[in-house]
Formats: sequence, structure tokens, C-alpha cells
Amino acid sequence: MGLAKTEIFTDQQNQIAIFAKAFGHPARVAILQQLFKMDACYCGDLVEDIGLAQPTISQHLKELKNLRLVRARVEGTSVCYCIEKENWLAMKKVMGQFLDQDIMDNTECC
Amino acid sequence: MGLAKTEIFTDQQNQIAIFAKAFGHPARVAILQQLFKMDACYCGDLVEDIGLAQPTISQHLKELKNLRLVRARVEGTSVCYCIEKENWLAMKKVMGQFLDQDIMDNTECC
DNA sequence: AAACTTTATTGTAATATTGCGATTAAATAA
DNA sequence: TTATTTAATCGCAATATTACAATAAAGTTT
Repeated sequence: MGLAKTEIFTDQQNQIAIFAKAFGHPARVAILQQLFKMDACYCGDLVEDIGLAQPTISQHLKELKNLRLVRARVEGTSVCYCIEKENWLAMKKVMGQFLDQDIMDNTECC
Repeated sequence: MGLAKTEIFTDQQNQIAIFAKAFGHPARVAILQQLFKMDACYCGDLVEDIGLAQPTISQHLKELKNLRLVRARVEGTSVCYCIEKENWLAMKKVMGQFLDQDIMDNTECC
């Protein structure tokens, strides 16, 4: 149905999936990398750097903003975007619990 | 178009997005957690534990298998699934380079 | 005010994803 | 051989995602 049955999963599992989904498109990966790399993080710069249309970049930025991975500051007619670092760290904690399962694990099944 | 323009991104960016997309559904998160936790990793057990229909679980397993995060071993009429640990580690390296950008970063933009 | 700049929003087309019933495939048991 | 068991595949319906042209919104410049 195109609709995930989130109600049968734990909050943690849904959290992980929500963050992972945000990174599941190369444009959003590129935006975040650019925001980490540069301090010239105007929307227009991102449009130029990445090479997708302005509405497309705006849409991707909106998703990242909704997840609070990114913050926007209006500056005249421009908008300056940057990483919201506290939430980036919180996200890393959640993802780390998932990705580092192997450290806890010592079973040998197949 | 529902189709990502992968050709304008780097291989690394696309790799990150491909792995992240695999974790972008709570069922796949749950499957991987279960495989780490248990050694009873038969497909039927996963169907019971997770509570989605058998074809749905099979489909999610297929995606994880295609990414080589999971391996299948046929055992009679059953199929035993488990984490493919070398590739899990390789995935972690790729994702780590992305998630740990903040460590390298010291800009203060907004 | 009028023109301009920059970004967000709207609307839409194309494609992808999710979920599952029905069926098939393949091995085992009777 | 004929059930039976287990999992994969097919086909479909519902929903989500991606991309962008057109437009709106909001500030700036002239």
C-alpha cells in the first residue's frame, strides 16, 4: 500500500527508520555534506552546487528542517541554512545504537 | 518523477543513500535487530516475530540480501537468515564517514 | 511604487514503495 | 506418488517520493 505499518514497531525502530529515510536520497546527503563543509550555506548556493532545480532543493531542505537536522536563518531575501548540531548528535546516538549492534553480538548462526 | 538523479552525485553519496534507504523502513530495522539478537533466524520465525505477512517479510529480506547485509542458507524447506558481518562492517565504515562529519567540522555559520 | 532577487509553495507527471492474496517452487514426509 | 511444509514470486491496489514548471511571497533596490 505504500504505507509502512508503523504501529507494529517500537518507537526506536520507527525513529531509526525516519532518520535513515532522510539519508536515503543522495541529494539530502549532498546537502548535509555541503553544510558541514562550507559556511556559505545559502539556499541558492546549494542549488548551484548540487545541480537540481530550486524547488527540488527547497523541498529536500524542508524535510531536513522538519527533522531538525538543519536550521534556517532568513537574511534579507536569502535564507542561510546550517546543521543543527545538537540534533545531529542526538540522531547519531540513535543511529549508533542500531549500527553498533555488532559490537554486542557474538552469535554465529549460518 | 519518483526517480533519483543518481548520475549527478558521487559514488560515495549514492552508496550512503542506498544503505540508508535499506534502513528507512522499520520492518527492515526490526529484521536486522532480530538477526543480531537471535540465532533462530528462520524466515518463518521472522514472520511471526514481526507480524507482517510472509510475502512482505520475504520481500524485505530480499532487499537486505541484495545489499549483502544478510545471507541466506537453505535448510530443507526452511531458509535460515543471518547477518553478513563483513559487509555490515563495510557498511558501517561508509555510514560512519557520513555521520562523523561533525567531528571534522568546526565552522559556525548560523 | 515598480522592478528585481531569492526562496517557498502549488500542482502535476513519472516512478518507487509497501503490503498482501494467490500462486508457484522446492524439499520433505506419509 | 501424493500430501505437506516453507519460502519465493507474481500481480495488484494504495500510497509515497522525486523532480520541476509555474506561481506566490517577501524582502531589496531603484
